[in-house]
Amino acid sequence: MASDRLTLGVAARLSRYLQVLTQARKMGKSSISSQAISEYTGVNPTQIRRDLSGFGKFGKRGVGYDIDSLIEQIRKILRTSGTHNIALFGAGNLGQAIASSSVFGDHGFQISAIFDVAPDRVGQRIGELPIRHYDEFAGIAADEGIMVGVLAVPGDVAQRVADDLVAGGVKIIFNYSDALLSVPSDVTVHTSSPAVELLYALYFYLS
Amino acid sequence: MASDRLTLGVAARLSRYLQVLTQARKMGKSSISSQAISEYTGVNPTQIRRDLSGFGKFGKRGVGYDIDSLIEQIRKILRTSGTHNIALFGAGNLGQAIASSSVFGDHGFQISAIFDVAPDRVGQRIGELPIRHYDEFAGIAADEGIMVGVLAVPGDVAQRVADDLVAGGVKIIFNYSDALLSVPSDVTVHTSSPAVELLYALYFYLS
DNA sequence: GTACCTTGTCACGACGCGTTACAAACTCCC
DNA sequence: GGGAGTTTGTAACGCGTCGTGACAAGGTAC
Repeated sequence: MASDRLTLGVAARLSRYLQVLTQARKMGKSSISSQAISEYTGVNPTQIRRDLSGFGKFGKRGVGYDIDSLIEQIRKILRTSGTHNIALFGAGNLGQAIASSSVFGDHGFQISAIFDVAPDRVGQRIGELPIRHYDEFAGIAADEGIMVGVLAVPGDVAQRVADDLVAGGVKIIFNYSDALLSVPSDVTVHTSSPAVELLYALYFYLS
Repeated sequence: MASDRLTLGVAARLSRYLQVLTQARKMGKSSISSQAISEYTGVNPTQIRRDLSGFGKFGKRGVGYDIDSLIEQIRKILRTSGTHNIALFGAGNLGQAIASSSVFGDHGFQISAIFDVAPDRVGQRIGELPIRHYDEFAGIAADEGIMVGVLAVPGDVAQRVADDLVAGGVKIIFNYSDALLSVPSDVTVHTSSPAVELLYALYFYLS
């Protein structure tokens, strides 16, 4: 068994394939070729086949890959099959957009709780889920075993919330705020920054 | 003059540094060391210095880099100094969150127009900017020279909007929807997919 | 002035990735 | 049934990028 850690590059690409596959599935396709994946990801088709064939023979020659089963296989390889509970902090415009979209749900992340502090938001519902008061988090954290927290709060309180998440046992923080977060080394922070991705794209367009 | 194209890796890292620098500046810092940048980006400090020293001597030994001037330098290297106009499509929760935040503004992207189709949104304002009817875009596109379009629309209309953007001369599409977009090869699509980034982070946490 | 920090820079080595090439399996159409 | 066209699986080669270790030079702080 290859229980070795995947290379950074391989894991990144597999995740990328997963994104395209999930989108393709949503659009009703059932099969896809390495060539097609390449067009949407920019990754070399040979590289794609090499990445996949390292773990088994998932494709059919002359046809391509079955999307459903490939998604399942990749999630197995990434050891992220099944459902993961995540908690959402902040129920403003961004929080509501996240909670009512399916971006996380499509990939096995279930939002299990939403927190905010504004009195006019607490108690309301987004879909099925009630918005709870932030103070309740400390008491719940230990029980629910929430490993992932999504921060959709203003930048000036982000660090304080992050500290609370760390205290509550959260290991991965997805940061939508514009604050730099300091956390212990066993906690991972991923900061969303669309503008930087745009700069990157713009550079290559201008070249 | 090194008017050569930057390597993918270098451009990616420079963008990443820019993100951290911008955040650090917001938090009142004025100087930062390669060691500190490394902690926030995961990039090797030597690599960071090598990346930067390839374009000039921006730092002060014993001190670090001046944040303001380094931001300016990197933006020069990426040839993305100055302000770029972008158009936002969709003024739902997500669109409003984007328009009222400073994520794009901090990096020189100015939202110059917001479009939607819902009668109860068109005519309202987000900050200073009025929400215009989507039908107006076709007439404006040519004049304003909008190169970047941000899609915050439902997935089922994303492709149609993308087609209109392409027809209007947009070269870079930032896609927040969950649709796979087909565009001509001279147009770049960047799709946001936080869930996939989360899967990636989760994999390395579980290892 | 001395101890300490940080940049700038070089050399070496590992390895990841693009490229090319080709056999094998599968589909489609005649 | 057979042949043309597709697509996967896989091997070999070579370039390029990145991590590592090392160290001098410039700057700060006490």
